[in-house]
Amino acid sequence: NGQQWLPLTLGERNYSRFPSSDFYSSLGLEDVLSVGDTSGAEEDTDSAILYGTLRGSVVGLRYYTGIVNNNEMVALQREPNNPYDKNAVKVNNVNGDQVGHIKKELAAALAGIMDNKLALIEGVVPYGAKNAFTMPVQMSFWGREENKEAVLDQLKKHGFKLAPPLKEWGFGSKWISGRAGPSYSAPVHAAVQLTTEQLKSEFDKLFEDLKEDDKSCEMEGAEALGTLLLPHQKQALAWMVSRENSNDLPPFWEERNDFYYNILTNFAEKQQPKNVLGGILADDMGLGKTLTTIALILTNFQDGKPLPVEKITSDKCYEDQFEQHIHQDFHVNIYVYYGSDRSKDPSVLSEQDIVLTTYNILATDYGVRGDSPLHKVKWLRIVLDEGHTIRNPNAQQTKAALNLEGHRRWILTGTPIQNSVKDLWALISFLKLKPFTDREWWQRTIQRPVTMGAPGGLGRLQSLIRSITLRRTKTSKVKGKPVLELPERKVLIQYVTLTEEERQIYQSVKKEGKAAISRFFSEGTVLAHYADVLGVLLRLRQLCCHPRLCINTSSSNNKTPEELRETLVNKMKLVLSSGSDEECAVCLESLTHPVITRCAHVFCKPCIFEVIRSEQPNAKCPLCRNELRVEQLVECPLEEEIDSNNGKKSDQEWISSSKINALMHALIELRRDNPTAKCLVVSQFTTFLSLIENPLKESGFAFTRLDGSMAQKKRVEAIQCFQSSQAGSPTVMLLSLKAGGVGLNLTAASRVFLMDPAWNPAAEDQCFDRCHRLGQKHNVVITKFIVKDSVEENMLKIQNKKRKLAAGAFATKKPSASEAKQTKINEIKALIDL
DNA sequence: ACCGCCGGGTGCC
DNA sequence: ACCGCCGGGTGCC
Repeated sequence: NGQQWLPLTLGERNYSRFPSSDFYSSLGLEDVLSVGDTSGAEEDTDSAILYGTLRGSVVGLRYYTGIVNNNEMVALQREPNNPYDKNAVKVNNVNGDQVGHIKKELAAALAGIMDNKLALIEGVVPYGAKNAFTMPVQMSFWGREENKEAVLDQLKKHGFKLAPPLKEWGFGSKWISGRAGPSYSAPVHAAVQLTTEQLKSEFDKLFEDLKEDDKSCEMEGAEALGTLLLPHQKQALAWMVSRENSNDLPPFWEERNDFYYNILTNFAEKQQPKNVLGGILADDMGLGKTLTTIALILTNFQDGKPLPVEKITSDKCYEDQFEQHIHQDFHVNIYVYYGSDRSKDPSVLSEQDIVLTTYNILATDYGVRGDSPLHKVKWLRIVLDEGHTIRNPNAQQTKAALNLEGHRRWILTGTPIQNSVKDLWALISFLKLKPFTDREWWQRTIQRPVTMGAPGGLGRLQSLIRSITLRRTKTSKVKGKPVLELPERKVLIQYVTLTEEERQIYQSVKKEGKAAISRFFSEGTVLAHYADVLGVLLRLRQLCCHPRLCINTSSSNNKTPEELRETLVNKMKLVLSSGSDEECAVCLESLTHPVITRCAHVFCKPCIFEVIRSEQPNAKCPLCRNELRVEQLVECPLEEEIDSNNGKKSDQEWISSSKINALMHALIELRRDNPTAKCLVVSQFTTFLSLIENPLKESGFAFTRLDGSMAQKKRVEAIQCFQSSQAGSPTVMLLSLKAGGVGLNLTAASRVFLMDPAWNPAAEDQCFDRCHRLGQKHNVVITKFIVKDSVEENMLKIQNKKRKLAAGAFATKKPSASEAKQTKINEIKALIDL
């Protein structure tokens, strides 16, 4: 359509390259040994205390353009390469413009403190407005308790001494102008920290009482949408459109006699700061965020006008909207970008109305070389679907998303705050909301005041969130009526008893595994052998499903390099093909380009390279502290190979298993009672799904299949086919647990058979929500098959513990390394009955 | 006077 | 900078 600007939509959705398992992440391994901290720069600022304050001077003002108001916050930045003084410390204003330097005698004292990260030094300029050559700066020193002495010593060596903390000091702007002058009278304990419970309940209030305010207007979607919106979706649309077209000031800015003031930092500028022409749509899963966003794109495409296209056929389908529409005949240009095509002229992307891609493609494309076509286009609109996945600011994905260019920026997420205020920063930063894009200002103006319980801290956070976020839960009401009225959902546990023969195999493998694991325990090397432990547990889980799933992996003694390599590749395949979302323990995101270490731990290639680079020459595995060498890393073979290796070994005669029998019994009974009822048969093991195909055929079930290895076209076909209500359409879908991402809509199903429990209960819940969501007409019954007296039963127990933990764990501090380790060890013990 | 004092030149790191 | 510091000019009362 010759549009110059385009929306870009990002999401995990159905493109996830690697089907996955939650091994490490679900066991919480990422918390162990402080992994994920490769940069070393991610100071744990939440536990910082205020050492004291010091008055100093900023000099050289006349050489720089940056200006500062009274009581304005400034940033201190080391400048080790300054040709005149290696101790130089720059002073920048909130905008990042240099204001001057710290006077050299003081800089000499600060340099060591800053370089060794002994303390965070924050400045406020009490009288900044009219200074021509120098200005005073009040500095606060923050750091961990154990560094306090070192900092005081270092200062003393240079003849400086900290004054006791001033009340309100750390939060900057509260400093009253007028000649109050610092009062040194009242040393303050770092303000009282809120308890977890307090913090949680305060956060919950964030989204409460969204009264009938501006967020309750409704707006019809453009005709091209071809689908009617529900009332709450019309509200969301109206809100989104008004945000995109608004000329309001961003939160915390005021206009004061021809200047725009930021009331948190006291920064002022002549030019009106840009508001975010976007925000966070944080509705609960299943309320139709994606549909609403499509409506936004079509209705408010550019310059407040709809996209000039012909009507889109309506099929009342709330999910996979983008994908489904791709295959329909209408005139929105949608392009699915699969990445890696560097030669591609960005103009190919520019010619589209909508480009769809995934975080992994975005990150890989961006990470390898800086010339991804995605980053050469100025986008009209950027939408991050499942936007909470960018919460780790160090991850490639986050950086790649942040650096996309485009003014209207949206985040769609059902869980805007997963753990703590910290999570929010990545989101806010993506939105490019001034001045929070810079971590320091977020930290000083929002995060610290909140976590330290400063008066007004939560209020700030609330007004920030409210001004950029719309959130409704499933129980929210629109005009007195619940937003969603979902049919009932029941979860049944169906215990399965193994046959004598199956039990024998199970017990022998268990005995062997248990012996190995207890040896690891007595040697204290459980974590070093983590891959082996997981291997044992995996084999047991597989044996609960079907004896044939259990591939024999010989134990690893005295191998040739070739054999070793093969073993590693097999292990990695094991991990990657076991059906869920493996995460990299460094970036805590989905694996971008998996490689396996000699010690059999799997990471993103760029992540582990960075670890090795930064820890040279003696890099250690973040998970087990074994030696790491680049040349020993083994890359993952392509996904196709994984699957073909895994799936088609069925020359052998087919045999059933207790679990398959139980499933078939239930399916046949269900068909007898209700021949048109549709169901999902879910497993983490795609090989298991393949084995189930056999009896389905024999018993005359029409079925379809969806797993992570399928090409995009085939997936869409499978979904459409299953969702169809035509006579003869499949009544069973074989589904791999994590196939498809949260957007997947399988509301045709009203029964779910979960063949094997997942480590992470959230993964199961997400899977259930694929049919128990908007559009579901029937009550949903979920059956979990659990083998009696097995690792599966133990997994259930751990799941329950995790559920309880998750319910009360909001905003808790990460457990310490040793606590996490202990939890993990206990879990392993519980799983294998030790 | 190898001082003090004066007043002009000058100025971040 | 209406400062401090530098270094040249200068020198009883």
